[in-house]
Amino acid sequence: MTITEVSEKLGIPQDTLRYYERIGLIPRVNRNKNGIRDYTEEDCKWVEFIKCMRSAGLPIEILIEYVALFQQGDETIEARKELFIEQRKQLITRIEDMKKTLERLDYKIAVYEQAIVKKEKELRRPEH
Amino acid sequence: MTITEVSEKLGIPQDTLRYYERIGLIPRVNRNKNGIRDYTEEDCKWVEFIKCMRSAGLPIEILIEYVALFQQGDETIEARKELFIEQRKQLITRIEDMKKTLERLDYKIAVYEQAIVKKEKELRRPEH
DNA sequence: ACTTGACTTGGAGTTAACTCCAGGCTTTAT
DNA sequence: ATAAAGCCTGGAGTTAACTCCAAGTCAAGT
Repeated sequence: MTITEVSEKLGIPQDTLRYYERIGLIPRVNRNKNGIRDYTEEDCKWVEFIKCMRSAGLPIEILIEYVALFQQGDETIEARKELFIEQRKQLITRIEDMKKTLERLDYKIAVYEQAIVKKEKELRRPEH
Repeated sequence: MTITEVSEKLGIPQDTLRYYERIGLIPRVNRNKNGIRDYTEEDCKWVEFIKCMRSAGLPIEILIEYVALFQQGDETIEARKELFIEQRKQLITRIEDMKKTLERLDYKIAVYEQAIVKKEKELRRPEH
C-alpha cells in the first residue's frame, strides 16, 4: 500500500504518517527500491492502533516507549503490560471526569430550557 | 479572597488564573484600592466551572464565547443553550471513543497476562 | 527529451494552552 | 528606613503535536 492509500483509508494526513514513523510512534515502514514507503497490512494495523490510542489522549511519549519495548522482543512483555495498566488507570480517571462534566452540561442545558419555557409563557400571557 | 487562596483552594497556578481572566475565560475580578484582585464566591464558582469544563477537553475558545454570551445578559440564553448542546454532543462522542480505547487496552492487558502465565508455566516444567 | 505527479528528506513554522519573567508598586516586619 | 513578601502588568518563552515547505528523485505519459 502506498502512503496515499493509507492516508485515505485511515483519515490521517500523509505528513502525520511520516511524522509518526520519524519519531518512532510506529515501527519503520519498508521502502521499495526507490525509497518509497510500501505499507504492509501489519503497518496499517499499527497506524490504526496508534490512531485509536491517540484519540483517547494517550501521550505520544508513552506510545513511543511502548513501540520501543515491543521492538525489543519478548523480554519486555511484563513492562508493556505494566505500561498499559498505568494508561488504563489514567484513562478510567479521565472518563470519570468527563462523565461528571457531562452531567453538569446536562444540568445547565435543563436550566436554560426552563428559562426559555418560562420566557415563552410570559410572552403568551402579556397581561401579567 | 486573594489570588493565593483561590490558587490553593482550586489547585490552579496563579499565572493561570490571571491568564484566564486576561483572555476573558472568566469575568473580570474586582480589585481593591491597590489594584489587587479580591475574588468573590461567585468568581470562585466561575473558576471552578471553567476548570471542570477544561478538564473534559472543552476548548478555551468556546468557553470564552460562552462567557461573552453570559455577559450580554438574558438575550443570549438560547445561544448559550445551543452552545452547550453542541459541546455535550462532542463530549459524548469523545467519551464513547475513550470507552472503545479502554476496551482495547483491557484486551491487550489480558493477552499479555496470558503470555506471562504461559511463560511461567514453561519455567516451572523445564523438562519440556 | 520534457513535463507532470507522487513520493522522498530534513527542517522550519504553527497552534493551543499555558508558564515564566522583568520591572514596578504596596504593605508589613525588623 | 530598609528589606522582604505578595501582588500587579505586559510580553516573552515553552511544550505537545502536528503541519507545511523547499529541494530533490523517479516513473510514466506526450
